[in-house]
Amino acid sequence: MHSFSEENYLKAIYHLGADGAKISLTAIAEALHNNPASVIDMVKKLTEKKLISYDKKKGAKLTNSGIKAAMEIIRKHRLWEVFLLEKLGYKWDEVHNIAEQLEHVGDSGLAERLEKFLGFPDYDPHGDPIPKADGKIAEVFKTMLIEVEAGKQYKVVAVKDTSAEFLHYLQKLGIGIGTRIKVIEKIAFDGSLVIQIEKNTNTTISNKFAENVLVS
Amino acid sequence: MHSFSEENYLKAIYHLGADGAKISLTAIAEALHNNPASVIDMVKKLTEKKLISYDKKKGAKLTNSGIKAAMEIIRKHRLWEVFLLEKLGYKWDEVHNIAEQLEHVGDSGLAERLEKFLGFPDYDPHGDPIPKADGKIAEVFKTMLIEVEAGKQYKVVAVKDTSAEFLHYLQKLGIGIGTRIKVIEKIAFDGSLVIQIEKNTNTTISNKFAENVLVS
DNA sequence: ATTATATTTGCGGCTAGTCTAATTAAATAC
DNA sequence: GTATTTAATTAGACTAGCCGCAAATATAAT
Repeated sequence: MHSFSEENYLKAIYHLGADGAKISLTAIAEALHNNPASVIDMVKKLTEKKLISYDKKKGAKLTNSGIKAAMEIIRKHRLWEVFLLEKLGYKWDEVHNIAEQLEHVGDSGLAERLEKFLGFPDYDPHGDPIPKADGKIAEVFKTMLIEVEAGKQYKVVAVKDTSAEFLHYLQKLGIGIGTRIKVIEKIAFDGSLVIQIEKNTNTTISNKFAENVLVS
Repeated sequence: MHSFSEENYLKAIYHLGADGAKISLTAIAEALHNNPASVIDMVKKLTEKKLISYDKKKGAKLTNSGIKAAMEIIRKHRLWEVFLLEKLGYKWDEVHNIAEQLEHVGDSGLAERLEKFLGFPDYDPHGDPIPKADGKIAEVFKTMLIEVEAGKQYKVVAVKDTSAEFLHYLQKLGIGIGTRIKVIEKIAFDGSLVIQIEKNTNTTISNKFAENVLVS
């Protein structure tokens, strides 16, 4: 078993690597709200444990066993999120922080049982796919709302940011997983978008906001 | 919020104090499989936080806020045990270790929701009462099997030891919460008991075993 | 009362994980 | 190609939580 801290590093590295970019020490430090000097120690440790490889030029990269470990944590995290939302009645923006703690509890056996109890859900409440017991994770076709073409209607499939502030704002606007959104107009000046949510009146959103809403 | 370690100390002190005996540093050390020298540090810390009081002669004692904190942990522990057994299908002897980790997750809000989801259970799978949100805990009238008089029939209401070995053995003998037991004979020589479990043939159990089965 | 045993406590030291400050190396700008 | 900025790294220090040893203090036994 890996320590609480090790698991958080693995998870962070996994997420940072999602877009194929180089994973620098500073990127990891930022993701974990840590100091780069702290990160380097843990990177050394994880390298010794053969969970990641690290090269100053190429950055950090999960090894196969690192990926496997990260998947198990993410699997538990997302399953617990489903549990908290569906069974305990938590709101969308509340589940993340609690799942962050629950994800480190128990072993893969717990995930198996929880998954079965929840009826083998495929997605968590933020629209992210739940890795299966074998580590396989569904590829989701998704685009940032900022990048889609105007006029066509899309469906919200996930959100990028999972902060309470963002999720709260989404809720206020009436946007959730499955909500239909049409981009009416792109404002060239500052990149903001005028969008139509379901069949309601138009709303203007910032480009930062539009970068964190994923549609397909 | 208190640390993982602090919470374990509070829980241990609570349990040690159940029979009114003096709670010495060595007793705490033993309960937590720690060194007495480590215990004294934490005892100082908990005293500063006004969660316990400590006096060399009188031993350690939870303050009111210490009791409150301990209750919340025990409440979460026992609720999670019910969840693991009833919802995830874990066996009697498996729930304790996982609940030991889950008990430190989240806040009292989580306990409230979990309790509601589980239908406000009064007892955990080991027969121990689950503290309510206000910290009240049902007094259970229970006696060690070793102390009851022969000939009368009793019902198992709880177990003292929660080790996997003990629980496993219980299961093997067909003893669980609610099982009816009659003491047939007390062997003066070594304190073992001949008992009848439900309506089955007689079995002999050691006095150590009989000290850990609680009946009423 | 004196010895024997057990408990408490102080002290130094250890590991994991973090920090700040300073240094070195690499990337970018000019 | 040198200067400037940014990133990586080293060194030293800190906290939480634990340990072992040894001295001091209680408690129990004779």
